[in-house]
Amino acid sequence: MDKPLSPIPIKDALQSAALIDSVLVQGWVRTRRDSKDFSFIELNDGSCLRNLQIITKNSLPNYAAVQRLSTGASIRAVGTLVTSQGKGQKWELIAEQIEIMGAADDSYPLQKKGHTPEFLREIAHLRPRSNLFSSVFRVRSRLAFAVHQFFQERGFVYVHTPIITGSDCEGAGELFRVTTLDAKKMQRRTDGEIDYAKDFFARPTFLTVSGQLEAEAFALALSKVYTFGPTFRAENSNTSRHASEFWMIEPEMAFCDLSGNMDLAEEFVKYLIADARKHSPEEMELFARFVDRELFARLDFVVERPFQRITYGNAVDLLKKSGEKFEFAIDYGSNLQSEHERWLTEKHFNCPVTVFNYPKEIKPFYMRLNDDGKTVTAMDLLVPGIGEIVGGSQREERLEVLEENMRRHKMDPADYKWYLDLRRYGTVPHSGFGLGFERMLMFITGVSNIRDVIPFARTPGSAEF
RNA sequence: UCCAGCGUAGCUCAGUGGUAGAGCGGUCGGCUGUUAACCGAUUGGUCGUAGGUUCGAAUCCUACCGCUGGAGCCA
Repeated sequence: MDKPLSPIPIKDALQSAALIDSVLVQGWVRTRRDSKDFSFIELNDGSCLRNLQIITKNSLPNYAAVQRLSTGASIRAVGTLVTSQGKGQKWELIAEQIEIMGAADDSYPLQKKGHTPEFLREIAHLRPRSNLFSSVFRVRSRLAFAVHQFFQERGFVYVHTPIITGSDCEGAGELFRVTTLDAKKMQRRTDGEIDYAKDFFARPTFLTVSGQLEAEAFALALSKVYTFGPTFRAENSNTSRHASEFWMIEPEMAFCDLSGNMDLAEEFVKYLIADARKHSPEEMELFARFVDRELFARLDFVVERPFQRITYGNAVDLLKKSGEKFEFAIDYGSNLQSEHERWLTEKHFNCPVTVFNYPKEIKPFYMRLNDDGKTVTAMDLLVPGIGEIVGGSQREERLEVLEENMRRHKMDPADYKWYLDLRRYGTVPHSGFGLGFERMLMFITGVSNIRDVIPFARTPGSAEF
């Protein structure tokens, strides 16, 4: 008896070095064309962008059933991998046996013609079977790997910061509440407030909006750490760049100032772009052809050149002198508007720009106060087409200054004892930033809506699937 | 959440007050080592939903829902 064949990925079949006598592949039919005495099946198993062409001769016992195969059906095929007689592919499979596993009738929504991303988003369970989305999600996987590789190569320790958090202090932003209390019969205290002492954690809890504070604790022990995990924001943001659930990467480094922080962010962004170019060439080619024709020019430009660095104050001066007519006036002391950021990165410098040293009034309490007493060591990395992709800072390591910052932000230092302990015992200068994983993926693939780089996106009013 | 635009066949769209259309897809037939195949025929509709105006509404008005672009919040 012959041993049962083990299946090989279509990717391996297409990269075969030589003819293979007997091989098993399995996947989903992308399209089928009839010829006189046989039928061509294009089979895809998601292992790569390309399909394997299968020749099914009319001598096969189930040829009539094969001829009824349509886009979306799943099959297993056994045959000989041979050099293709046709143009367009090196290898093809001459089938000896086709096992039809699951048919797909003519209501299957994916056609071999191109579909808009908006339509495919409505069938999020089927869109990974399209060229665009299978490519996006292969690159997403590879990019996640590259994130770990980048930090592991540099001696960073991966820290799993909590997803359920008790602190709602991590900066502005609405949080998702985590509770096991029954909304219908919620116990209230005599003052009418909800009694969270009766809740699961005996206190109010939320889904995390950032792992930074916890990462700081670990950086002040393991020196260089990073987090990489899901993050939740309950903001009612309806834009192509915001999701309610997204993944964020947050490195945190002890003994590191803002300059070192900016260096790392720049190196990191360049590393990820270079990794995608190197390890996902077919997918990147698809994005450059069908998503964004300027993609390669922009990515290569970013990798090759140093990023611009400019203080907030100088950026404001530049904007004022630009002669550009902005909808919103540029004013020292207020946040840069999207149009201002876009002018800096897309028009003036035409490359990624790191803006740093912002007025303390518009930044969170944990950022380190500069010697001028007016600005803090914040930095935002802006990229063309996306806007802010990294936000970070050197953290305030001086206990008294940090406590003063908290009071200025109307926070009670007593509520943050553990965080202040980090300054009380062996404090050191330290820095870190947050990089939006999906925004990076958008920049690298050219895909312009964040919902299209997340397998099943959660946005306000939308949590189907 | 705010501003603007859009919502018509499975998909992409045309139709702007008077009988619901095209291309693609699907189906059937033909041809063919084809590859977004080709040729012919055919199929296909609660015009987003609910009200209203009108003799008559896909078309005009109102509300709601959804999508797109922009803004705010940010990653």
